[in-house]
Amino acid sequence: MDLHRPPDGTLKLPGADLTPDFFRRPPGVCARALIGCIFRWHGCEGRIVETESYEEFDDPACHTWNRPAARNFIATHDAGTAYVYLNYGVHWLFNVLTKGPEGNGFVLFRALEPVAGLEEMRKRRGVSDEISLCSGPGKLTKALGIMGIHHGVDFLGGGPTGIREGGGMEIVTGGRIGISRAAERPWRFGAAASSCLSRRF
DNA sequence: GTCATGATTCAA
DNA sequence: TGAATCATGACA
Repeated sequence: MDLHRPPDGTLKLPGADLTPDFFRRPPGVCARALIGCIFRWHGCEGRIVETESYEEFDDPACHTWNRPAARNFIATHDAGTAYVYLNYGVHWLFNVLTKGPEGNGFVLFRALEPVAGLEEMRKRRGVSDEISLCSGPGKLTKALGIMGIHHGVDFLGGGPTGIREGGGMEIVTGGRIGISRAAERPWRFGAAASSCLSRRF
């Protein structure tokens, strides 16, 4: 299994922090480009290995399809803002707002490969296995301590939160998971070699 | 594989 | 008031 980091976990890849401009592109473009980037959140870091994109219009699986609040969120927030919500009354899911001239939408973070702060993640998750620490959209929010209070937060300002540019990983695509409408659209993106995916492609 | 879990949003 | 929901862990 290749976790794309040395065994001691100390590797710090060079790269600048993403800015809101990164998210002024369509959600599908952003979702693909985020694979391999490092998500940093208050002392914990993980490499993004799985995402899904949701389009503001003509996408029955997007919250904007039947939630006025989601449409209002897009209207009142800038690109790069965190869109966090509770799913099934149990799990927080973390999305990033994409907003630009070619269309708006969201990117759902579905899985990370733990890079730093693993002990903190283990404490919050209650499991020790590194592979399964962040191998799902609900797991990664629990591991990082992401909750409803982070909804609407601009987290790209540098400092304790942000996303460092990465890439260079072989990417695979597939249908979105866990939805009943428009699931066949190939808007799920993953790092082909990762062992931390929520499901195999 | 099945199943219990259980908050929020929104329409009726 | 109720239906729907971008999931997980436990158990068989």
